Amino acid sequence: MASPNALTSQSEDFPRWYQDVVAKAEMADNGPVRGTMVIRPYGYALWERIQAEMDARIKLAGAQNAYFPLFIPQEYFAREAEHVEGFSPELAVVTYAGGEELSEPVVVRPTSETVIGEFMAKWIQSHRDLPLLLNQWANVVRWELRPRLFLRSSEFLWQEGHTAHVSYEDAAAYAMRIHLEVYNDLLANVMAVPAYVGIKPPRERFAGAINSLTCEGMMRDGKALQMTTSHELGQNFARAFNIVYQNEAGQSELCYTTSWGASTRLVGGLIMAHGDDRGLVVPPRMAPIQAVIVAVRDDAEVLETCASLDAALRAAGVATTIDRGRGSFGRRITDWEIKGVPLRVEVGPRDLANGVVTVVRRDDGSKHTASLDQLAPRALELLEAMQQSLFENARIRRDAATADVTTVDEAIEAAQTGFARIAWDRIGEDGETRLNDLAVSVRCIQRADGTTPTSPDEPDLVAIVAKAY
RNA sequence: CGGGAAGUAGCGCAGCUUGGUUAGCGCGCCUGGUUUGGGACCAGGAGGCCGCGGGUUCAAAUCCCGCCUUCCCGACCA
Repeated sequence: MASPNALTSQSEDFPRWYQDVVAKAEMADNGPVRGTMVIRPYGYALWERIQAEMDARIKLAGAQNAYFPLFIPQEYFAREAEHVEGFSPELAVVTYAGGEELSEPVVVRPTSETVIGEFMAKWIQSHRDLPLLLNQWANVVRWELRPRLFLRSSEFLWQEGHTAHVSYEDAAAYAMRIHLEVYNDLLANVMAVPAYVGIKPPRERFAGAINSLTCEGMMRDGKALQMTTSHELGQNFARAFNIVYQNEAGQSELCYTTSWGASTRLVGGLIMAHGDDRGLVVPPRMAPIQAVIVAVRDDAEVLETCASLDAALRAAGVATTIDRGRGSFGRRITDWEIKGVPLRVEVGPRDLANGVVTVVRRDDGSKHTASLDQLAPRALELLEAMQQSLFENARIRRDAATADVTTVDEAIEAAQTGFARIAWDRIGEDGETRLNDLAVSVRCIQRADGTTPTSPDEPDLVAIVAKAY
């Protein structure tokens, strides 16, 4: 009775499994130019859910959306030394346009600190103009040598926030607020990803930042994925772009700026954080389709019941779709499982004879019976239970795959299958180099209680060490 | 960008070593019928610049050169 596998199993070949899921769940295709990505409707719907949840949180944090140009004068990048050094290897530069060689080449934005800095300088005059809290939804280009759908593409979609503040403390507090209230909240409560939160070790910082905050998720193969980053830029960009304000005493002062971003990589993280051998598993709060109503047979009475159940679920706020009974039952539900739809409501003659339907949870395969008039409340319960359970199980997996160790060698050993937690001061520059030589890195540094420190120099910090995507 | 592997129908592959009819197979797709509670079956059918460009040859999917793309492993990154 066992059906042939639709997908390569995770244990057999995890990268292959990932590609199979992306293709068979109809999420994305490779574009014609190396490293580019075509996002298909189902993949884009997942991104739109992330956007909607993220945008609401960003606005709650007080930032406003704006839009800056795709093309940036190359000269802007030269103004901040570390920034230009960090980004030049992956820049796409337009040198020829309008039928002729350009006198000054323009860069296709890999990130927008520079243009936005230029305009912040123009818009900010007084301390009364601060803080200036901006965000933009945009595409960016970073020429990638080793692309992978969603995880690393030469063009990707993201949001990038850019803010300016009167003081270091204000800027640092805002970066922390975004890190926790926007990013980690979205990861935990919507995407059901229990991230390790913390700061990047100095060598992993964003080019031009004085401190980078990160949320690191654990994928089901035990590797880490940096899911979001928030940067304290100090006065580096304010100095390069002359972002100054007059304080209450009438003196000119440099602003402190921040930037923070999250990209379509999150869709890849979602796939790898929850997916199983049957395909994607989408947390209910993330799901473009939360319940699929499957007509076991293509027959009038069944279809009529499907339509009324669909109406009832929609009225209760559940996103639904109906699978009319064409094609074999097994094939149809396999396809819905690959797409990770949280609930499957099976409607067949046997159910109708008893006045019930069968509801199946995607995450654990458990089957439940609901009477026809109680489906909506039952579905809401099951969706909520699944949401909680996905987070809880991911947390258990993460904790089980995180080893407490005391030496760099043990950390390297643990990183072969999962994460290692080790005192930050036990690593040192040489230790970090040894890790890096073996494709292992310090993913983040946190306090002993798991909270995010303000600097890598705080005492008694611990490092989370792993291999990463 | 360095090392390895591979590009033949939408997907997965055979054919290439030893050049020679009309380039095959499975899945998927289309039509009709029977089906439908875990990837259904029968019959009929459509679909190919054999990755691209050049070369060798009477003749190239097959041999040679260049390029592009994909996958794996490294260095870089959201």
